[in-house]
Amino acid sequence: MGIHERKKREKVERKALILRCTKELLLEHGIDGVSMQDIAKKAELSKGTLYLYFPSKEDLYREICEEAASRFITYFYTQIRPGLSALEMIKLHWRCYLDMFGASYDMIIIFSMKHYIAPAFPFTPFEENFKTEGADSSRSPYIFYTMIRDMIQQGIGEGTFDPLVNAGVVARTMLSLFSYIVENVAKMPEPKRNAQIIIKEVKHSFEILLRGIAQEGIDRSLLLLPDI
Amino acid sequence: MGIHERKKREKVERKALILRCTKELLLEHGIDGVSMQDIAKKAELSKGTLYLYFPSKEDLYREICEEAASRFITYFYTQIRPGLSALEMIKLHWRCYLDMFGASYDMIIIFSMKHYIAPAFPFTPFEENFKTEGADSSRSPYIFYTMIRDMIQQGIGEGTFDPLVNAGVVARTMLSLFSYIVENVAKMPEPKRNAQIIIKEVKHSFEILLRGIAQEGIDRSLLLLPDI
Amino acid sequence: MGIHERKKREKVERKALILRCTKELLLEHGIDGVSMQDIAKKAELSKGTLYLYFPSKEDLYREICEEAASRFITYFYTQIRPGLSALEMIKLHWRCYLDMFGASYDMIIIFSMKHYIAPAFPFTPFEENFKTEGADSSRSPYIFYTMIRDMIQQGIGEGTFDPLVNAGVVARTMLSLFSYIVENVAKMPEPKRNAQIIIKEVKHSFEILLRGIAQEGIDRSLLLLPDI
Amino acid sequence: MGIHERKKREKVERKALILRCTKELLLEHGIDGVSMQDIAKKAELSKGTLYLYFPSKEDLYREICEEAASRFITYFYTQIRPGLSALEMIKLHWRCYLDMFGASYDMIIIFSMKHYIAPAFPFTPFEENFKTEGADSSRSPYIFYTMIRDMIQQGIGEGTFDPLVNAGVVARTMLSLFSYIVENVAKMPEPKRNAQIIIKEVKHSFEILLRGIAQEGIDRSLLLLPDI
DNA sequence: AATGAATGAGATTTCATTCAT
DNA sequence: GATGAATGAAATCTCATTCAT
Repeated sequence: MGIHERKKREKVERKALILRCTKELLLEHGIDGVSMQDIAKKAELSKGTLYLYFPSKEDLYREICEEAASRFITYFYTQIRPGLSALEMIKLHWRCYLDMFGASYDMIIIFSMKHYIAPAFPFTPFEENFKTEGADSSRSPYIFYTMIRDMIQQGIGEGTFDPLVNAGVVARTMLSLFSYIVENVAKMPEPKRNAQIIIKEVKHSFEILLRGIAQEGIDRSLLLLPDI
Repeated sequence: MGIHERKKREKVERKALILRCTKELLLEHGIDGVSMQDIAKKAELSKGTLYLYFPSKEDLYREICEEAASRFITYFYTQIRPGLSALEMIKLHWRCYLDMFGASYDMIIIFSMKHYIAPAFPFTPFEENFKTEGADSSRSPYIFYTMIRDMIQQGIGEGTFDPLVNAGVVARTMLSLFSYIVENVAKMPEPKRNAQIIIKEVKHSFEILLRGIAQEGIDRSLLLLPDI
Repeated sequence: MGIHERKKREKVERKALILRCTKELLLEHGIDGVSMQDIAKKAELSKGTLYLYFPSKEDLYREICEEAASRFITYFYTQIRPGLSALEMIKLHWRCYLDMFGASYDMIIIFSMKHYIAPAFPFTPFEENFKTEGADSSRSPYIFYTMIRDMIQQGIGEGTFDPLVNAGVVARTMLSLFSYIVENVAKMPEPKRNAQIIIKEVKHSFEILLRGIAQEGIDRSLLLLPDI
Repeated sequence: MGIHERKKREKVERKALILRCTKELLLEHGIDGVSMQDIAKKAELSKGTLYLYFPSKEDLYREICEEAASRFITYFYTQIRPGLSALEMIKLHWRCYLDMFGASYDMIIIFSMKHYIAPAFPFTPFEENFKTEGADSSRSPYIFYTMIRDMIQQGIGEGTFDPLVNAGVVARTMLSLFSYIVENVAKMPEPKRNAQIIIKEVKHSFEILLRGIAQEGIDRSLLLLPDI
């Protein structure tokens, strides 16, 4: 029935509207500067309506994270071609970051709110914890984490990375570093945020990490990340 | 005058009590989960009394940071001996972290509240910003930053570190990484925190960074940090 | 749409309820003796609800003043007939005071809170000040003032009042006197207030003022104000 | 005994110190802007000590009024010479105001705080009330009031003032007017207070009052008050 | 006599959440 | 399904007054 379809579609659209408005407000005012009232106003809805779509503020925030993260992951997977080396995949990963970081501030959102949602991450160094903690292994943070960890592991296998490094530690280090930087960015007053500088800084940091885990004797010029 | 002395001492003790209780609550509930009421209750004082010792909540928090940070800095400076190489100083620095991290959770506090106090740090990549931003160059975060940056710079001069790396970026990377980890630790529910694991993880991360900035050809075993 | 109408009406009524309760409390306890809690309690609402209707206590108070003052001004303007002499207008003005003073204690409210809102009045003896001070010339105190001043000025033109008197000073004197009296009344414990006596006293004072500014030779019996 | 004398003298001096400091603070910050803490600090005493000299803040304030008022009254009585006409006495009274208003801001204090202490004054139009109300007839407000009332009454007897006016009403009118003006002055931020303008305004108002109560046919130039 | 640390009630304001319509 | 009025708990901070020393 058409009417049923339309209702369903409207519901999805309205949910997307709320998410979109919330993200904009979060970017503008930071995580502690946004109230349900603000969101309702921006979305031109009533506060009550928000609760029809999200059981609580926390859930609304969580969903923003999930949605943004899964969009990134999807994007990354569409870019992957079989037969890529670990190094190539890492560079591709970085390129995807750049694309999405340029296209939207979603990355900032994801990471700046992670604390809110999964405060203990990444310091549950044993993968098993994720599950026992009630953290769903299909949840984005875990996917991010395993994605990176597996690339590092692959690189070790290919002889690019030092077999003495622990892929889990490296993945957590990269995520920590990245998280921290975007969090700080998210907290900067908007006019000060300068994507160029931020990206350059992160790139520099990541290159240091790559050199730090590279097998001795690898040509260092191979470890440079692509520019924007 | 015994009586005067005692009063003075009691005042100092009471201030210390408030600081101690606040730190414990911060560690337990995180920076947004502690109210003046909570602090008063824990210290078995009235809310009004807190305001006798600290003009505002912000000042109370600031004092906790300053005090803990300056304690670390002082400690570090007492350990320095003239003629140490950059690498030796970095290892010493790490050893001091370990000492204080083992002795108390102050390090966690310092960094978990840094945001509260210097939110834009470390993403003001040019040192000049610190001053123009109204950030006092004598304030602890700046001292931490310059301390590390100068050690890296010295290491470049000594041929230990790659002259192509930017000492400022490295210092910011190390602080970011460390900040992030302790922030996350601070947010963990207390029973889960496991100092052993945390330290091992940070150590591993830092060693990766050190390898990443080392001059090619340096003996990698020299870049290992001391264990606890 | 009945339902929409009713909601709207209820909202207006609730706002009126809050204003009414606040006025009663102000009359009972004076401007410094009323808290938002008191108002909420009297209106049988929660504190939070008050803030749905008024953004701050100050705004609530301001609205009370504006509303009462503009009611008086409107009333006065409906009573004016073209061609009235200055003396007739002054008597009409007085009659309007009596009407409203008998009908409610609003007049008391207006003046007893004037300080809160325009503290420097009437001691900015030059009209220009009103504007430079940020005082909106459309705000009630200014309208009150100019209304009286212009009547006096008209009376000078008509030969009723002494051309040597400064209409501005006279207007300020009358307002000062009236203000002071109602302020004092507002501060009296309620059972003591005796409208009859107050009005008689003010009337007497105003008649003295009128005689004081009358042109010499005017028949003094013309300067008597109407009784209640 | 000398020691007893000294103690007594010190006590009086300390009390005077507290009163002096309080007055200065009141003039600077207004009646709602001064706390016991402020007073203690300014007097370089402890808060507890204030309570040794005054049972409550209210009493401290009351005493300031009494003291200032009685100083004025004393001064006025020293200036009176026998045989003065009512008009001469009124002019002398005004001159005394000018003297004290120039010499100190005590007048402001007296009147700006009167409300605090004797809120019903002057609207207890029957003299008897003063006594029945528990208001001590020797208390300054009453003396001020009777002083003026008696001068007016004398003037009526001398044929200067209109026998139809009620001396009590006139006295209350004058006090009301004066009170109101100084109250407003007291509330002005200090830099704006301009004694010259204030005095000119009050003088103008009082002259209107004098003309308003003068017997018809009196030479109006006799009713002008002396300039500063 | 003097201190000043401590109190505790009370002020204004915010905001996530609920629920009758 | 949508509304938005209402709630009530909680936050920070102030200040007159008390009382052990």
